[in-house]
Amino acid sequence: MDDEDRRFSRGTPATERPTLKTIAYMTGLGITTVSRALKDAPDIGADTKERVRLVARQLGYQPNRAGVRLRTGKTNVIALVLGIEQELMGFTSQIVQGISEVLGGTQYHLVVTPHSFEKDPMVPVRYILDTGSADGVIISRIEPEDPRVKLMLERGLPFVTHGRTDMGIAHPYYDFDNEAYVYQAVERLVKRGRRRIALLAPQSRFSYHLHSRVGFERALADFQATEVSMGRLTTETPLDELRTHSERLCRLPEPPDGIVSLSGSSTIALIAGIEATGLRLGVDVDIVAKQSAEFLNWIRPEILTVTEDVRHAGQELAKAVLARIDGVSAELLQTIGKPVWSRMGPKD
Amino acid sequence: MDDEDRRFSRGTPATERPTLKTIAYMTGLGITTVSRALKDAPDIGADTKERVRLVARQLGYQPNRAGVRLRTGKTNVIALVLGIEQELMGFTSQIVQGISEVLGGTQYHLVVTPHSFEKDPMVPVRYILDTGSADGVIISRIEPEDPRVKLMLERGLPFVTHGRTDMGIAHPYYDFDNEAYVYQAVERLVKRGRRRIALLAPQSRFSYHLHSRVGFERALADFQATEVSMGRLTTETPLDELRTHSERLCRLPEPPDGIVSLSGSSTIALIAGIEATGLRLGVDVDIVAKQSAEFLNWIRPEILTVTEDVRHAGQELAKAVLARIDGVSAELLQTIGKPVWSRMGPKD
DNA sequence: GCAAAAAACTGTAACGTTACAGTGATTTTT
DNA sequence: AAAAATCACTGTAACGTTACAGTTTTTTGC
Repeated sequence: MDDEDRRFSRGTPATERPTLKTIAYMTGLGITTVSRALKDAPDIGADTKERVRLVARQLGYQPNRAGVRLRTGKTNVIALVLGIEQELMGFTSQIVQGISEVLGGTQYHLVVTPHSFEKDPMVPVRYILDTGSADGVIISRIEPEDPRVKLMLERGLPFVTHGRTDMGIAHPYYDFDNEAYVYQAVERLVKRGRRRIALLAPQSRFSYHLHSRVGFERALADFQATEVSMGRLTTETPLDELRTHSERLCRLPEPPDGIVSLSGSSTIALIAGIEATGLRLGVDVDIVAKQSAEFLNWIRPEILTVTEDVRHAGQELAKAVLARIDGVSAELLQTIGKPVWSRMGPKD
Repeated sequence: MDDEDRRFSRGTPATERPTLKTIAYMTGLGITTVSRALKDAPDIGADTKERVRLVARQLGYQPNRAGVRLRTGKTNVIALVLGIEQELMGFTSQIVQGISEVLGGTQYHLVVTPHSFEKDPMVPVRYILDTGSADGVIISRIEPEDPRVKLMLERGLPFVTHGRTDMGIAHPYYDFDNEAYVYQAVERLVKRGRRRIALLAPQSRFSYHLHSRVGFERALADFQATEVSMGRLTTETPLDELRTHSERLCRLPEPPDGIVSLSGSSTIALIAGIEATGLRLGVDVDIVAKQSAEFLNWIRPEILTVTEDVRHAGQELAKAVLARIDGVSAELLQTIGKPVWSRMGPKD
C-alpha cells in the first residue's frame, strides 16, 4: 500500500497517465526517439522500435490529444453538423451509429454540432473553420448551390456531404438515389393501374427536391400518368397540416389514386387524411413511401416501401471524410445508394 | 492582394487565428495580464479589463482548446455514452438535441461515444477515465447496481444518469417516472372495464424494469385486476417475435383485454399480432403505450399514449452534468419527469 | 517621512507533443 | 588512411495556455 502510493520525484509518478516521458524513462531512450519509434520513423532501429512498442503497450500508453493538437493542429475530430429540425424517425440515431462504427476503429472522436432552429446554416461551419476544431466535417440537408460547400472547399477543410450539390465542383458525397426511387415508385403505381399520382417532395431548396421531381416527371412521361399537385406541402410540413390537406385532396372530384412520399413520418399523416375520407389503402389509393426505419409496413402492410439505410449512409460518409483527410481525391469518394424495395409490403 | 498576404515576422500574422499573444501585442500588455483580464481576475485594473475585452471581441478571440486542455486538464467536453442498440424511434436524435440546446450556450462540445453491440459497457467509461477525455459524462440504460456509476464515483468524474440506480449512493440523475406511468396506465384500463392486463416491460437488468413492475403490481392490487403474463418478451425483443407472441397471446382461452407497453416501436408489433387474430383495438383490447415521439395515435387513435419528452430529458441531463462539474451537490440534481397523457388519443 | 501594504502588472516554467537541427559512432568510398 | 556517407539517437524550441513567484508603482498607516 505504502509502496504503491509513493511517487517518484523525477519522471514517473506511479498512478498517473503514461506519457512519452514515462516510456523514455523506462527504456532509457530520449523522448524524441520514443516519439519517432512509435511513429515507425525510418531513422530508428528495428529492435528499438520493438522495445518501445512493447513498453508502450504494457503501460497502456495513449498519446495525449491536447499535446498532439497543440503541436500539430491535428484534432482527431470529425464534426457532424446537424440541422436541429431533422426527421422524426431515427435518422440521427442511425447516421450517428454508422459513423461511430467506422470511427470506432480509429483515433477519431465524433463531435455533434447541431445548429439551432433555422438560423444561419453557415454558423457551425464557420465556427469549425475559425477555431480549427475538426479535421473533417459531415453535413447534410444539401442545397444545389451550397455556401457551406463553397466555403469549405475554399478553405481546404475536408468534408463530405450527405446529398449532392450542383455547383460544377467535385467533392466527396454520399447520396441516396431519390430520382431512381421516385421513378421506380411511379412505375410500380402505374403497374397497379394508378394514373393520377401525387408527389410529396422535400422543400425545394434541397438538392433532392429536384432529384425527386426529375424522377417523377420522367416517370409520368414514360408511363403515361398525370400529376395531382400537392400544392405547397413538403416533407417538412407539420403532420396535422399534412393530414388536413391530404383529406381535402381525397375529396376532390379527381383525387389521386397513387401517392409517392419521400418521408416516413409524413406518410402516416397522409394516410390518416386518406382514411378519414373512407378511401381504402391498396384499394382506392396506393402509397409508396421511403422510410429510414422499417415501420410503415407494420402499420399498413399495403404500403409499398423503400427503406433508406441511413446507418450505411453514416458508414460511407465516415469512410469518405477519413479518406479525404488522407488525401484521396474527391472524385473517388462519391457514392450513390440505390433504392431497395421492401419484401414486407404487398406481393408484387 | 500582395498586402493582405504578407505576414509579420514577429507576433501577429494577418490571417491566422488570434491568441493571447496577439491581444497582448495590440494592447501593449503582457500575455499573463491579458489572460487574467479575460478571466476577470481581481488583480487587474477595471479599465485594463475593459480594454482587453474590447480588443478580444474585436479580433474574435477564442481561447485555443488544446492550449487550455494541455495546461489545465479541462477538456470542455461532455461525453454522451450511447448503447448502440438504443430504441428505434428517435430517442437518440432527441436526447442529442436537448443536450445540444443547453451546451450551445457554453464552451462545451458534445462528443458521442457509442459502445458496440452488447460488449462490455465499462469500456467507454474506462476510456474516458484513462484518457481524461471529458469533463462530464451522460450515460443511459442504467442498472440498479451499475458498475459504471460506481467507477465514476470512485474516480470523481462528474456524470449524470438517465435513469436511477439502487446502490444507496447519491448521484445526479434524470428519470422518467415509469412507476407512475404504469400505475396510471392500469388505472385507465380498469376504468375502461379491462381486468386481464399484460405488461410489456424492459429487460429485467435495467432499473426501470423494476419500477414498471412495482407500479404494475401496486395498480393490480389497488384496482383489482389480474396479470396476463408476457412470458420472456421485453421491449428489446425483435418486432417479428413480438408480433408472433402477441398473436398467440390473443388466441388464449383467457386473452388479455388490456396491455401496457413501455416502448413505442414494440407497440406496433403488438398491435399487428392482435389485429391478425381479428380482435379490435379499443373494442376487444385496449393498449396503453409510452412513446418517445408522437406517432402511435396517428396510426391507431384508440391507443392511450404518454409521450416521454426525451428532448427535455436531454436538457435536464446536460444542465445536471454542468452543475455537477461546477460543484453543485448531487442531491440537488435529481429530477423525475412525470407522465403526461396525450390529448390525441380517445376521449376519456 | 518612511516602512508596510496594496494594486497592477509581468516573466518563467510547464502541460505533452513533434519539427528541426544536430551529435557521435560505425561503415563505406576513394 | 582520410573523407564522406549512413545509422541511430538526442536536445531544443515551440504550439497556447495558466499557476506561481516575482516586480514596480502607488497608497496607507503612524
